[in-house]
Amino acid sequence: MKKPVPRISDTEWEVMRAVWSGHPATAGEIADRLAQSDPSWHPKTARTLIGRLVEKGALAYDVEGRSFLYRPAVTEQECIAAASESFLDRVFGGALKPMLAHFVEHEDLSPEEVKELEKILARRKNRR
Amino acid sequence: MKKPVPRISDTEWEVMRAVWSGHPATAGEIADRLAQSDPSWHPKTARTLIGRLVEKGALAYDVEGRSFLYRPAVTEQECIAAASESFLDRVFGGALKPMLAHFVEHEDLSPEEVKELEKILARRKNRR
DNA sequence: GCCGATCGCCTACATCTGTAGTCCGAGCGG
DNA sequence: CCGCTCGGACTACAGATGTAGGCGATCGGC
Repeated sequence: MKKPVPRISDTEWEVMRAVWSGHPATAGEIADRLAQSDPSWHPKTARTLIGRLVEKGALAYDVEGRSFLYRPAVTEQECIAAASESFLDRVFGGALKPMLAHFVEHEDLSPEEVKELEKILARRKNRR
Repeated sequence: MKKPVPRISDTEWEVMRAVWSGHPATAGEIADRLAQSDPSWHPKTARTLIGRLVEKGALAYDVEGRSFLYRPAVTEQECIAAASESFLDRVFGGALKPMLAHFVEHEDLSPEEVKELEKILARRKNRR
């Protein structure tokens, strides 16, 4: 019974993150959050996206009185896992290590972050 | 004069990887490589994609006699960097460490790979 | 109680994507 | 020589995406 996480497009991700960041939320609240992080968000656009996400089964809502309270229908973890999978396949042909190596080599990591990652790696070694 | 790497879609990535894996190459060769890794690739589809990639400026070609020899017009590194950036922003809101942590936690890494990553991290520490 | 601000629902529409098919000119096998 | 084949150019077409606008019911004020 694995619900296949629906495919979430770029802009839809922004909406999802707005919802995950605090729910339930009305469409207006969601639109406000989006506009806050990027003023070019038009409320109408937000609503359309919300509608599509509901259709796709990524969002659900409860009717409270006469307003709609939206909430995620899939967890952020599930979506992250799915998107990561697809990114990994697409860009690195599924090869995990080169991907991690790329990020470690080319992006900015503070020394503390490096240390934390080492810890995570160490934990992982023990686990197995 | 940074050429902005054109946006490469999912299937287009497969084509690009086929080209990066050995060029210059004729459309036929590219199609063959694709079909080899996934038999459901139709040659016509490959050609269409190649055409689009040329339009987008991701591929270029030289006319040799009467056949076309295609080659990448953008490097794999550039594309990887662009795609990674966008993935990172989209899914993790730009936060690198959580992203790396996610992959290390949830995906399969052989002990050897873990070791290599530790080495990369260590190198990185020294570098700075 | 009427008026404008909201809100959800439906509609619009240009692009981009995925997946091929058609057409035509140029060699290739007979 | 001649039809068959292969490659490139153009065409097709449905579904996803980004970005909104219009319509009708409602609710909060005045």
